[in-house]
Amino acid sequence: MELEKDLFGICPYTTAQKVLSGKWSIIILYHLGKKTMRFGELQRQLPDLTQSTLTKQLRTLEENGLIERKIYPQVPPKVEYSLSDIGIKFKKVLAELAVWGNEYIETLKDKNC
Amino acid sequence: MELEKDLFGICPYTTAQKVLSGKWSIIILYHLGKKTMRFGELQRQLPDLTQSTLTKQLRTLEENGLIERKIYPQVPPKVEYSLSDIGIKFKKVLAELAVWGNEYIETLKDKNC
DNA sequence: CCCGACAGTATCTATTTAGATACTATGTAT
DNA sequence: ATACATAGTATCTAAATAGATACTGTCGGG
Repeated sequence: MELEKDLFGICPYTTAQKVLSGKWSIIILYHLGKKTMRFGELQRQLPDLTQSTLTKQLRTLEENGLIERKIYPQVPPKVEYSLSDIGIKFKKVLAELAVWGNEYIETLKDKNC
Repeated sequence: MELEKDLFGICPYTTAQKVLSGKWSIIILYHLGKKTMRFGELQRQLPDLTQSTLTKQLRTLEENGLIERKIYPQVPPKVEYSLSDIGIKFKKVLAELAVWGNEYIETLKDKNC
């Protein structure tokens, strides 16, 4: 998950794979692509991961520059997550991924349902 | 990596994430998208993974229906790998991924080079 | 009779990633 | 004084993924 210098000038595919690896990155980006969300709201969209896992995934995405984290100095705390510029650009990939994902699901149905 | 039945009708994003997880899936699909290749040829394109790792990755992609494996009954053995129909459709995603990956690499350069 | 080419397999280990569970801080409302 | 809401952290364990290394089978050529 580390992005070292020797990555520069290197294959866009391997770069993308590194950034997207992990079990939740794509769906988190999808949700944040719809709108900026607070931590709790995002968690309610994703009931299958625990709080600590979600925190870790968000930190990784933030380290990789895909999302931004805005802390409001309040109590109880308020933290908003949103896509960064490069994260917003990723929405084009998400769109193709959605089309393809649905086609893929169709092929599964044909095979064994 | 298992694709169970309860996946049907489910989110295209999580489905896509499952299929793409792993360190090499995207780049393997990219290479096979250019042309059908034998095992050895593919391995020469990807000098950073060992033979056993490549075999495993290919098996997973095959199980998930993304690629096809054609065995020629010869000696020495000849096995050709190619994209399946749904694998060919994935090329649209790859195209967007390449655009985005390059943009991403640019943002990295801006930051710390 | 031995060697090399090709595409593997079989084990074992290491690394990476995810998850479970319990705990924290603080201002406001009761 | 106590409880609640929010967004965490800290540990520890489990599961998934990748990699290293050594071994296999068979035909043809030398």
